Amino acid sequence: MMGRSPCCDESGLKKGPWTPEEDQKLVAYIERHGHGSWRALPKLAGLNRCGKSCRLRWTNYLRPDIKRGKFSDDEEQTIINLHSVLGNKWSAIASHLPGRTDNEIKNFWNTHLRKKLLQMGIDPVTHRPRTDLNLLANLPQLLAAANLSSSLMFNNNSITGNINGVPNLEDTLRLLESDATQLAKFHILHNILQVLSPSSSSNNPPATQINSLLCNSNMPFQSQLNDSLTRMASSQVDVGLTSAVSQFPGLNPFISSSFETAQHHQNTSSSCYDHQFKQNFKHACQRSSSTSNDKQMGAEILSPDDSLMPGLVPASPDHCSAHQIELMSSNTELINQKVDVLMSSNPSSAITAATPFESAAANWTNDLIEDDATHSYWRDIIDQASSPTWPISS
DNA sequence: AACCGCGGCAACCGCACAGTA
DNA sequence: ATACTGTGCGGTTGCCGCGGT
Repeated sequence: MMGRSPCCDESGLKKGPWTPEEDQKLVAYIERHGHGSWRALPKLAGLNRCGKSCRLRWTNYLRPDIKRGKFSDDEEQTIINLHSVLGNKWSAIASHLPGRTDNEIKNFWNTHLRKKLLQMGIDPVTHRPRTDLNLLANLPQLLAAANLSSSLMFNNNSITGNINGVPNLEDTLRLLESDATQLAKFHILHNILQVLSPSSSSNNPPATQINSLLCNSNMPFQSQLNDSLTRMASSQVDVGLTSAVSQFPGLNPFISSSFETAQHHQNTSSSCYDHQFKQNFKHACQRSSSTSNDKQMGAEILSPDDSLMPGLVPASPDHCSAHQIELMSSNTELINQKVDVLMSSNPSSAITAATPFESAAANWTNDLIEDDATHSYWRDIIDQASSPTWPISS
């Protein structure tokens, strides 16, 4: 494209803050004639401004449908949800918040929400739990910060429910997200234990401890995950699950066990969709445990014996190696594709279609604090892990 | 009272892209 | 095909008010 001079380069045009008189002129003109050509507008309206400045002033401040004032909790949660899906697409986010401008949302994010997420131990760029040591240092604050919101995901009313009793794509994604919340908890727990571990030997006792914890029937989210898998097995839509499984190859033993339970609950179903679903699931489990790529990932990101856990996520992409970034991207690519399909077929569904792991990063602290049993469970884990005798003591 | 640092926010800058002559 | 315009967008800047010293 040919270069072109900035619209405000012309000498004599005013820049900077708008006066009430200028605002009045602009509003009066647009109310009478519409804005028409922004370039021609300033002259016609008697303003010594460039057209671009007039357009910005109108769209960001003077437009009559602008909603001013503090962002509500709902708006705040919606912004976080959408940002986890859309990133810094402020105009796209603004399109879901009537009366709010992209500029306003951008400022709100940069000055408030970003800091809030950081305080919660969530990376505002990746929406994943941070793994730096500050997370552990601030654990009490982290638990308190979980009161920030009751539910960061799927509180939007765009979830449309089932059709003829069959879960739709959005509901299925919601289930997937719920499970990913649990996975995120494992992830954080694993990270905590890794850091607290007195040794980093190849035997990696904390990981072994997690293995036994995951097999403990008293573990709070074991039953929840079983429930979710049961519901998913009854779904006629195989969406995202194979992606989820391939995203966390080390979870095979755990998920397979859950799936057996789910299968048991569903043994009366004979739908061909169920059959296909289960075939896909098992195939995904087999594939994810056998591909060389996953083994490579295990070698590079996971420590030798902790293949049960997904790879750790650095606090920010800035701190990743290029290869790690590539792996992280490829791990979420499949689910992102599902989200893209949803968004293109129904833009409003984007609100509910965050990638499971990303949204889980925001969700896990809430779940952590909401359920007393789970809360005390985690406190026990943390206390135990903080013990000087950990991991030897039971 | 004066100074300083900081946060919030409006406004600006420059690039990208679609449309049009 | 090319040159140009109009508009949208994300990143950045700089002003202003406020609180602390």
